[in-house]
Amino acid sequence: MNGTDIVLDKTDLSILRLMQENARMTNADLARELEMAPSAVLERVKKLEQKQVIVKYTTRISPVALGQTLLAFIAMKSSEGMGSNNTAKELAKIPEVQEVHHIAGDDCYMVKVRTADSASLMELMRNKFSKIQNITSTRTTIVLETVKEEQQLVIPEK
Amino acid sequence: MNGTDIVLDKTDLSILRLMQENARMTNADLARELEMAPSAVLERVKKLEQKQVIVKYTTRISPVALGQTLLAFIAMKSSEGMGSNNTAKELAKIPEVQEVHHIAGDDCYMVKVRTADSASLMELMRNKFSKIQNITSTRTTIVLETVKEEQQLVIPEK
DNA sequence: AGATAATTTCGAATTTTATTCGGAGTTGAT
DNA sequence: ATCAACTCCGAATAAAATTCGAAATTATCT
Repeated sequence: MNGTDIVLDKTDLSILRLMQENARMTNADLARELEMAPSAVLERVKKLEQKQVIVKYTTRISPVALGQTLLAFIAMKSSEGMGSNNTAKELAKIPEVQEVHHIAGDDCYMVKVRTADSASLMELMRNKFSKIQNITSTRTTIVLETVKEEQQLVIPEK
Repeated sequence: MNGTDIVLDKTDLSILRLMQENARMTNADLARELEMAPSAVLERVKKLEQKQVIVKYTTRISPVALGQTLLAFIAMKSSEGMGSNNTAKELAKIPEVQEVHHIAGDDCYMVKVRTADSASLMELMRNKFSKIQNITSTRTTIVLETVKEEQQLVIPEK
């Protein structure tokens, strides 16, 4: 048992389940749902934030409404030694890069990028990726249609 | 110009930028930030919700805190004809499946899955994926380390 | 088990925010 | 310039957030 262990009881999980579904749910509504006093619920929420169980409250915005219609996955090989992830950190700094994963197997990184169109993707690759050391190859896969895209966790009952 | 076109002005974009960063920001704080009356801001937010520019308010929860430490990408081939995406829809129904994209190239789908561990992934594949018609092959890539994972959009100034 | 400590919950009081709506002000099209 | 549509404001009211002392519950130690 290490000291950073986090214990979540049934009530915490219910809070997380409700908040994951609607981050703007009022504390009062939460309390009603859980049949608890608002003050008690508030305290739990604050603790979940402090413990970093709750990472962030975010608004999902329609990419289409903002004209960001191109999504791509880029499998990348890097020549940097294992153990270092500077390449990944550099990639992570680029706002259009939504995800950077170090993956098992041949390709070192799986990168997810969202831009306005293929032209802006090209521009991004030319202006940003090209500046990053150690990238030896990239294989870009364009998304034609997204059927599901969320990161809702499966929260156990208990 | 089709009727479903959405016009977003500078103020809307500011609202989206602030709300994307913190979905629980109060309307009062939003109004202060934008130097507008709360009532005016509220009206804009409601409209952004109605127009589906704002898709959802969600809470990002630490997967580690919930013991969901395995992330994998699965490239899948399907024998279903183009134009149909029933396979994708079936995949989308599975809660552990966070993303389903129809991609260009050889593999038909790119699927992102999050589970507790490799055992639960195996279980998922045996119990759920195997029931879905038309999946002819899968190639699973395990994520060793996630350096960045978000879906914050790049919101233009104007 | 019993005592003690730590944590959690409650409830009431206060501050802050959300929401409503009539009317003024703007913008844009004709 | 006129009209319509939209946006904003401000004040009033309803609702929610926050605080905090005390009670209740739970965990720990002997």
